[in-house]
Amino acid sequence: MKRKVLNNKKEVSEATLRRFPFYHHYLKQLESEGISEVSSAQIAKFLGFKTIQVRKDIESTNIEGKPKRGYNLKKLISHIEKFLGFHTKNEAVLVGAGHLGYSLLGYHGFKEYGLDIIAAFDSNPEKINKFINYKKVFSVDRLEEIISRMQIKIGILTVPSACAQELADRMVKVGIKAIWNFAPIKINVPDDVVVQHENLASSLSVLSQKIKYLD
Amino acid sequence: MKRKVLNNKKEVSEATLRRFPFYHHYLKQLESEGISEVSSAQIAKFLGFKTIQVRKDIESTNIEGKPKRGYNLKKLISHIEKFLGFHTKNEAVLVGAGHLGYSLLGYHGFKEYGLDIIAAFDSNPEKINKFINYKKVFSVDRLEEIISRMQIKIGILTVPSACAQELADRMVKVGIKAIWNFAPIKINVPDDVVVQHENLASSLSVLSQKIKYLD
DNA sequence: TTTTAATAGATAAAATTTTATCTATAGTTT
DNA sequence: AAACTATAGATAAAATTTTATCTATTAAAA
Repeated sequence: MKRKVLNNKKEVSEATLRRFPFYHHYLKQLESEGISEVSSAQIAKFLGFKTIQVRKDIESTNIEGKPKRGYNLKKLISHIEKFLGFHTKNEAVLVGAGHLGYSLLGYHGFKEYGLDIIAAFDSNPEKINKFINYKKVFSVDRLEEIISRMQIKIGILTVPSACAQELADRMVKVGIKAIWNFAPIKINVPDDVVVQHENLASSLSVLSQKIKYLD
Repeated sequence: MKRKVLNNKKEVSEATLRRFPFYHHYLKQLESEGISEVSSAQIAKFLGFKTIQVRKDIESTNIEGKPKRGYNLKKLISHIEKFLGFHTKNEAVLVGAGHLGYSLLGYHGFKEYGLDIIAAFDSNPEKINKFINYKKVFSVDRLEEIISRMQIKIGILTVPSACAQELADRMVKVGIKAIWNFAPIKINVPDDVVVQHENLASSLSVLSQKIKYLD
C-alpha cells in the first residue's frame, strides 16, 4: 500500500508529510520578514520539534544546505512546495454543500496548496444553481456529466455517512482518482484510486483520551 | 510526552485511537440491525483493515471475547466508549465563529462522543449575541470571564493563524487544559495542557503526495 | 462423542519511525 | 593562520508499530 518514490528517492512517511505544512508556514513567515537563511535547529526550536527530525524531514526534499549556515530560505520553500506537489494545479469537485462543505468552499488556503475546487454538488434544491464563494453548486444528478466532461480527478466528499460510499462509487465510475473523504466511515475504492480519510471523530478520540488522563 | 495509562493497562498508539471511531461506527450500525455478536475478522473485512490489527486494537479495551464466536456486540461498543472516554461529559467552548467554527457548532455528532460545546466567542460584532445551533456567541472580550466562571477545560480554536497563539495563551491562563487547534500553525502551551492539532493542510500534503504518484 | 473449523489470546518477528552519534565542512573568533 | 563552533550529512541505535505465528478454547458438524 506504500507508494515507492520514483528516481530512487526514498519513501517518506505520512508523519513527515504532515509536518511539512508547519515548516512551510513558518518559512513563509520568515520570508515575509526578509530573512534569507534558516537552520533546522531554528525551525525545530520555533515549532517545538526535535532538530534531528526537522533535518531528516528536510533531507527528503533533496535540498542541499550549508554547514554553519543552514538552508537558503527561498530554495527551501520551493523544494518543499515541489516535493509536496503544490506547484501542480489540481482541480477538484466537492460533493455535499452542507455546513462542512460550505466551510471548505470558503477556505482560500487551498489554492496555495495547488488545490482548486471548481464546482460543488448537492441534492438540496435550495442550494442548486447558487454560488458559494464563486463556486457554482450543481444538482448531484449532473455529477457524472460534469466530472467526466471536465476530466476532474479529485473529489472532496462532505456528505452524510449514509450516502458516502454510493457517491464515491459514482465518482470513481466517471474517472475520479483521488477522494478526500470527510464522512466518518471508511469507504472502499479500487486499488488505483487513493482515499484520504479525514475523520473528526478520530481526532476527537485522541483528544478524548488525552483529556481522560489530564490529572 | 506519551501518557502512561493507569492501572497497568498498556499504552495505546494514536494510530489505534484513530481507528476506533471506524469500529464504533460500524458496530453501532450492526447494533441497529439487531446483531448481537461480532468477530474481529468480520470487522476487518468490512472496514478493509487487517484482522490482527483489529484484534490487537480491541484487546486494548480489555474486553474478553469468545473463541469461535467473537465479541458480544453491546459489550464491545460499551468497552470502546468507556475506553475512549465518551461516557464522560466534556464541556468545551469554541473560539472563532467563522466558516469552520460555524460548521463545528452545527455538527451534532460531537455529543455522541461526549463533547458538548456550550458557547462560542468571536470578535465580529455582527455575530456577537447571536445563536448558532442553540449556542450563544459571546464577545471574545468575555472569554476569560466565562471560561473561568463555567470552569471549562476544553477550548476549540478556529481562528486565523495570526491570533491562534494569543488566544491559546488567554485560554490557558484561565484554566483551559485541552485545546483542539484548527489553525494551521503549531501552538505552544505549558506541559500540563494538551493540544490536538487539526491541520487540513497536513492532510492536503498527504493527499497531494498520493496524487503526485497516481500514474 | 469425536472431529473440525473459526477465533481469541499470547508471543515473536518484521517493518517503520524516531532519536542519537559520529564526521566533515564552512564560517567565526582569537 | 590556527583553533573553535555550529551545522549539514551519514550512519547507527532505539523505540514503536505492524504483521505473523503459535496455542488454546469454543461451538458446530460429522
